[in-house]
This record gives sequence, structure tokens and C-alpha cells, in this order.
Amino acid sequence: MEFISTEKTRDKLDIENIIEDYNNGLLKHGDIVEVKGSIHRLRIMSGFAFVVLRTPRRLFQCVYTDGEADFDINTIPEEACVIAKGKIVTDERCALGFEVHLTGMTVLSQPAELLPLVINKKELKLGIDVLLDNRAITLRNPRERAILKIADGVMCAFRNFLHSEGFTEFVAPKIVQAGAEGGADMFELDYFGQKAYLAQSPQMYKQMMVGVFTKVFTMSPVFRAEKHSTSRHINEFQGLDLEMGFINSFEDIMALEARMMVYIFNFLRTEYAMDLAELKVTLPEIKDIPKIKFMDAKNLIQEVYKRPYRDPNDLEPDEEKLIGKYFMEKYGSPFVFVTHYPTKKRPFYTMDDPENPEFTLSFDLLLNGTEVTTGGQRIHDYNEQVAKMQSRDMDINDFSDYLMMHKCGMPPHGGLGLGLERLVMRILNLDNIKYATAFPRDLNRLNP
RNA sequence: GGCCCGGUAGUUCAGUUGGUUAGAACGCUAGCCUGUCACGCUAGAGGUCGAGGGUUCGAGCCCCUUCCGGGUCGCCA
Repeated sequence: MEFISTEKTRDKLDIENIIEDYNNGLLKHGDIVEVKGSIHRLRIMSGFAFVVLRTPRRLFQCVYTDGEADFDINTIPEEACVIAKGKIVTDERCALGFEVHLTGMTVLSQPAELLPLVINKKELKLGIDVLLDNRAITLRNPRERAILKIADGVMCAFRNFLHSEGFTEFVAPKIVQAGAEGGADMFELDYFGQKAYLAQSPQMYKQMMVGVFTKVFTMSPVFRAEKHSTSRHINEFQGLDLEMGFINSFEDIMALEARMMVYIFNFLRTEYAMDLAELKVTLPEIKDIPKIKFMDAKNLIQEVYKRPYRDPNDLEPDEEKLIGKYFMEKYGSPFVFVTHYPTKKRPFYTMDDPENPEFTLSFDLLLNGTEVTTGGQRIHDYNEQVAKMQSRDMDINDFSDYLMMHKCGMPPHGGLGLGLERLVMRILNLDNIKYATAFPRDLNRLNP
């Protein structure tokens, strides 16, 4: 009988393993190695050439010399996928301390045509439309892919951190019958003859799961049919949502998030240093995060920046920027919590502040002057929830699935949601959220 | 959706008051170059100036319509 082995074998063609072995002394000057990768860049000189291989996390330069290899470098196009064979040569001129002098090359595949765009320069100087239309190749650019690597790091850190805090991950459905926040801006679809929608939030499901596991989280795509056209909105984004029960106050959630941000930033700094370096980003040290009440923030902006506000119920984008600026200058914090948003602006499940029901036990977290999180305490008492829904002219019969958990007992609870792409955009200081999205969906874009 | 800005070579852009054959850089093709790393040097090819209509002796440039994109606002993560 033949079997597929369950033993892990070490991939000798992986450049990361070769580097590790070289640094451990297992490989040395003169040893023959094979490396797999794509031909990222050829710099052909007279009599020799530099062959830059692109591997999963780095660019690795090999040297080709006429007469020393059994192939002709001029026959191998850029973006060919190869196994390069050669001799390790210790040389102080290389970033890694050694390079590979090529003796052979196995071509696994070749591009059928010339690439339509240049992707092997340091920076892609492309309009955003061209960049996104050609995502299959533009993402191969080291800077472009480093952005998505950071997104990977944020998702990984989010999951690691919450597991270490005793949270349980669950999966929420993406096809739903009704929206948690009202049905106005949802994508409608035909579900075997009945109307259904793409989920605009896992809100209801994560609250239900609090009744089950107390501390839960989910990472799921959310869909917004809003016809906005700004540099910080897309119509499908990755929601990182958590919810926790038996809280003393909504500040428990803010404290958890503050620790989570410290964890995420430290995780990126250590595990994703290469990618941050590629992007020339230095992450700030996160310490305790300042908090300010919504109305105090409004008044602060008015006093400090002499800017009278128009909308008393919400923060305008430039007000968010000014708040970010103020707390950075005064307290050196890129983060700031804004709490106690007006009741009118928050959804029906948000708990009002018992000291002043005009405001809620809710918060936003701003990073460098842009909202990255919304969270707060939810109503857990059935009668209180029904009363708030009725005061908003909502028909509770439409929400029987939602209200069942309240009717059958829920702990005091709350949670938060953060947008992955929004967070990555702010961490890396990108001009447009679409740069932080592999395949963004917007008003005009459905491909690729 | 409102307002502002833009669409010129494969790509990123320049193009003066409306005036001869529309330019540059990168890429591409050919050649040169033994330590480059956005390699360098020489030469060459490459254009329905988003589309349609109008004004004019003459339009990349002015006017109208339309399509597409960028910014911004409302809303949100």
C-alpha cells in the first residue's frame, strides 16, 4: 500500500531554510544549493548578470557568470518560475553575507507574453485603477505585497490575542434575512425565491454567541451597499468583531482593546519587521490610551482650534483629524478613545448612559485621526430592549430571532468591531483603503 | 448622489495665447558595459490626444453631450 506521509519534511529549496542553515554553519562557502522562486529582475552586464529571485518574503540576488553555468541567461525571461542551482559564496557586499553563484537553472514555467506593466521596480508608479485592474501581477511587487502581509499579521495577532484571553472564535452567516442595523444599505439577493441579503454585520450572531461562550469573536466579510466614494470606504470589507459577557462596564471592552492594540503592534514589530522595513514604517510604542467624552471632544476642538461645529450629533472627518492631532501633540498617543456618543447616532441595541440617556455607553477608537473601531455596551434586559425599539417605531415582531436571547437571559455584555483594511491603512499611513485591500469592491469595481 | 479636479505612447506625466512633423521618463527592440541592486551608455520602434458633436482657415487646447477616474461631503469600519 502506498501512503501519504504525515512526517514534516524540511524544504531544502526554501531560501529561508538556506539562510537559517548558513547562519547556523550547516551550509558554508562552496556548498551547492538549490533555491526556488520567480525571476524578479535580470540585470545583464557584460559577461555576467545579476539574477534577482523573488521568494515568498524577500528578494534574493544570485550571480550568473558566462561560462560558469550550463544555461544561457538570455533565454530566461523575467517572471519565469525556476529552481536555481549554484554555489554559496561568502561576500561582504551582500546584505545576507553570502550569495549564490549560478551553475544551473530548472525552468518550471515561463510567462506566455511580456508583462503589460513594470512590477519589478522599487515603487509602482501606477494610477490606482491600473494598479487594481492588474492585481494578479501588481501584488507581486514587494511593496504591494508587504501591505497585504501586514493585513495578514493583523488578522493573526487579533486571533492569537483573543484566544490567549479565553475567547472562542465562531462563524457567522453571510446570507441573512434582515439586517441588524436596518435594511436600507444591504445588497439584496434571491434565495430560492425569497428575498435575502448579504450580511452587513455579524452583530446579532456575536451577541447570541455571548450567551453560549461569554467571550467570542469572528472575522467575517461584511457588505455595505452604501454608495459612498471616499478614500476610506469599500463595499466589502473584513470585519474583526468581538463580544464579551459579564462585563462591569463598557470600559472593560476599551481596556481589552487597548491591550489588544499593544499586542498587535508588538506582534507586527517582531514577526513582520521585514515587511515594515520594506514599507519604511516604524510603529509607535503604544502605552495607555487617552479617553475623552464625545461632548468634551466637541468642545475641545472648538476651544483649541477655534472651529465651531455644525453637527452636534457626530464627529466630522476633519474633527476626527483634529482630535487625533491634539492627543498626539499633547500626550504622544496615536490612539484616542472617544466615548459617550449621542443616542440618536447609535443603533437600537446600544445601552444608554444611565446618568444621561441622551448619550450612550459606547466608544470609537481613533488611530491617527480616523475611526478604526466602534464599540460599546449592549442592552441585555429584554424589557429595556423592547422599550428602546418601540421608542424608535420598530416592530418587535420583525426581531423575534434577535430578541429571543434577551427574553431567555443574557449577561451584561458589549463588544466592538474593527475594519481590517481601515486599520492597516492607518497603521501604514496609506492614502487610500484600496491599497490595503487585495481585491477591493467599490461603486464601480467588481473585477478582478 | 452633491461639489471640485482630471482623462495625451504599454505605464507615469509635460504640452505656453488655438498655428509646421504632439514630447520626456520608465518599459520594449538592437548594440555596448565584469559588482549592479530604480545599474549605466548609444540607437530605434511605439499616438484614433476617453467617446460623440460643435465653433474656427486651423482644435490635445475653446463650447456642448456622454463615459470613466481622482479628491471631498453625507454615512460608516
